[in-house]
Amino acid sequence: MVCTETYILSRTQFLSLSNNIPPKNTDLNVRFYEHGWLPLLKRCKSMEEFKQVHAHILKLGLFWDHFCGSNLVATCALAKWGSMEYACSIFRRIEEPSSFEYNTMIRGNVNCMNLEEALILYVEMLKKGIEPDNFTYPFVFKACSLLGALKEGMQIYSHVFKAGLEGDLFLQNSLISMYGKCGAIEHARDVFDKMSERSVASWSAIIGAHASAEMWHECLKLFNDMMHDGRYRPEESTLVSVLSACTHLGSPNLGSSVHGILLRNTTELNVIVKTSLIDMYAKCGCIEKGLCVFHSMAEKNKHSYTVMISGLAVHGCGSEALRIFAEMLEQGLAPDDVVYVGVLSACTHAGLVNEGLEFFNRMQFEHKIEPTIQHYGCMVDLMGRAGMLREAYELIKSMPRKPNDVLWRSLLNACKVHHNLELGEIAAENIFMLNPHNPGDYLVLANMYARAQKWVDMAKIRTEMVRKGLVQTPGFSLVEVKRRVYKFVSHDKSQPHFHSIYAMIHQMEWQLKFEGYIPDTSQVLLDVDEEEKRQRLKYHSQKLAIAFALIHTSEGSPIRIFRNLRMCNDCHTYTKFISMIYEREITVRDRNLFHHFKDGACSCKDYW
DNA sequence: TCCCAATGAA
Repeated sequence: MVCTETYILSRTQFLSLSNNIPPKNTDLNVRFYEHGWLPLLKRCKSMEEFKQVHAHILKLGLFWDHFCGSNLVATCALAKWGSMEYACSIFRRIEEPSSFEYNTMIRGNVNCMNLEEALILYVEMLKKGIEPDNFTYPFVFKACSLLGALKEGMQIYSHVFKAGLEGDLFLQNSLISMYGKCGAIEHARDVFDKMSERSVASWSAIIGAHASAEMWHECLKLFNDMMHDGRYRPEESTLVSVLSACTHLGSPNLGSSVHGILLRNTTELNVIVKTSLIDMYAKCGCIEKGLCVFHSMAEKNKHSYTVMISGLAVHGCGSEALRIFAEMLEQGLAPDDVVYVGVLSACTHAGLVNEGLEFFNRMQFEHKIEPTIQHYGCMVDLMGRAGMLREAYELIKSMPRKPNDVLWRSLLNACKVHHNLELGEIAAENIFMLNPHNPGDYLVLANMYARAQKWVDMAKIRTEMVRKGLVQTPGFSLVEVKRRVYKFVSHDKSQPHFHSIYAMIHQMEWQLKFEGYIPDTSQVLLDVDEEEKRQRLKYHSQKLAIAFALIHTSEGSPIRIFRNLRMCNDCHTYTKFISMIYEREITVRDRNLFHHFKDGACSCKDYW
């Protein structure tokens, strides 16, 4: 019971409430509402305050008012400070609970991730003969979607028809989300297509469904359809899915326009939206814009720090990433395994070897995080980069879990860079045992043999590739010029103005030679003479893309290139020279990191 | 007279 000396709500407030009794009206409903209990309940800011109000209500005998009980349950179950246990104890004292109380309890349980409990309550409802209504199903479907319980969800959908609620807009929207989350995209699509009436939420749900299915182009298409319809104003949740599509498609221009739509449609962007923006900018190569959004955030959480740190990591900004990690710790946010992947890879890409080794220890012993296979991968990269190949090999062997092919591939790559054929062979053998279908691995090994002039071994590997029917994935480079994306493959002559591009290449080469560039033919695996090898190198897709961009963009503007494969040594050196000669910043996104070429140097410090 | 749907990281 309430103790009059310690209550939190003002004394006069309580006195005035107590003075209002007995009520003028004997009707209980009027009594509960007339005396201002509802606003008082809504004003509760903590469990303490709530318990006091609850105590007063009990003392005054108001609890038996039907609406009083349901409002108590609703407040306690749904407030941030609430308690499901306490709400349940109140709920169980209501003699004849209606669908309203059940809905509230189901919703509360879904919010605290007691998903089975939510479904049990739904079943209990059915057993007691209380009819679920249009409010019940959205919560129940949400529980199913969080459980990934597609079958159960579909079964429950059949109840909807019995209740004649299949036309309800909210219900259909939740159904789309459930299908989306459970990976039943065609079902989601089917519901969406058959809707007689839609809201923004319907669009958000269907766009989100395609985002979780990683159908990025479809996401953008749907968003476009929605905007063209003209009746809907996009919401933050809609745009988060669209941003995700921009991120995965690597389109900073699209992403920026979504940013613009956000700013035009909402006053203050929430944490989730801002986090998605940072991630989008970082992954699209615009790390400065990502930092800008990050610094503009009043409220940051674990996710925000994680995307910022791993964003900086792939851009080779290691020390900046570590500074932000320190800030995260200062804020009292506990680091988890994901943020440590970012921290360790930041150390790797910036060549901060000692720091990386130290963080690997701190993670385990100070923050008690078991290293996952990703962490080991970062460490192998880190040691490999520093030339500590033996140590990396020992680390892999000492792992408590079975190493995967990705890990061995890191070692193989390190061996390639440091020309250690002996360990390279071991790494390759392990890769071939775990995954014999990746042509790139065979090529790296063949390359290493070629470099060591072991032609017989090289030929063996090539034969092996042919025998397995493995063909090298064709490499391509994408470059965006005047809002259009152009794709180049090696020796490409499909562009309408390819003559001017080839002429540009000749001009560039003349200047490159003047500056001291020597073509590195060591990675050309053809049995041809040196001159032929040089000819092969000359028209690699990245070089064509750079030439094209140099012709068609204004002087001094940055060039952004995306490629599907790692670049060869020669393209790397070549691009460094070009960035100096033409005074351009060139950003190339590789399979796993960004290379920022500027003034003749690359942010990866020549390790990739 | 109270309760609906959606969103972020390796």
